[in-house]
Amino acid sequence: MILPSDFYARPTLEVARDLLGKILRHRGRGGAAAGRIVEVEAYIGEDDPACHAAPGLTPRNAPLYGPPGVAYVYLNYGLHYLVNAVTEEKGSPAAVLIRALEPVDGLDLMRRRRARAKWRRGKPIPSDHELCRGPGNLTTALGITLAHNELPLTKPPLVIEDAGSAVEKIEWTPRIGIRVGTEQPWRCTIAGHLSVSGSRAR
DNA sequence: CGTTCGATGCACT
DNA sequence: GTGCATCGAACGT
Repeated sequence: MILPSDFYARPTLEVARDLLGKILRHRGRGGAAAGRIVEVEAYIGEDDPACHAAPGLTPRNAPLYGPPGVAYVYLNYGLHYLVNAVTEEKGSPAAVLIRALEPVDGLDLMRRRRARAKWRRGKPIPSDHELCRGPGNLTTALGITLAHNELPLTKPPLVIEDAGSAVEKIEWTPRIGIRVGTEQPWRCTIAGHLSVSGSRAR
């Protein structure tokens, strides 16, 4: 079942927690690929210094101010696309960054896309649990680009589904990869999952 | 183990 | 011109 837009029209920390265990699915050229969400981060409002809404409304961050249940995709470091789900009501800028997935469908397609990525051409193909480990890696594996910015997550080609998957143990920690706003424990993970990013044994 | 750093595009000041 | 919500290799302990 595809999550309705109501799901996203709630406090961002609740949406973040409830997104764990859900399925992010993309049907595009070359086929379908999907993964189970195991790591997310919340970015909440203009008062959150790490949120893209911190400078106020700009053309780039406009999707954050729009209706909930929409994808906010942007290019980071000139290399990686990052995908967020917009939350809360229209006019209240907040979103959940999807940071890692456990691959579920389309593993071959994911391997091909990861191998094709220009910054790692000629490198070994990642193992299964590394295919969607990290926010830049998962968009590469699913084929998500700037073209998906502002698309509703409630209808194909890009959707989030409830597969009835139970989540083992949820853990809240500070957000990573940012230089401000690290005091908030707004990173939510399935504790110990192999596909969660950050330092850990491979 | 840990830290550093290059590749790369674009929004923003 | 500066600074990123990154990745992964290359180095130092």
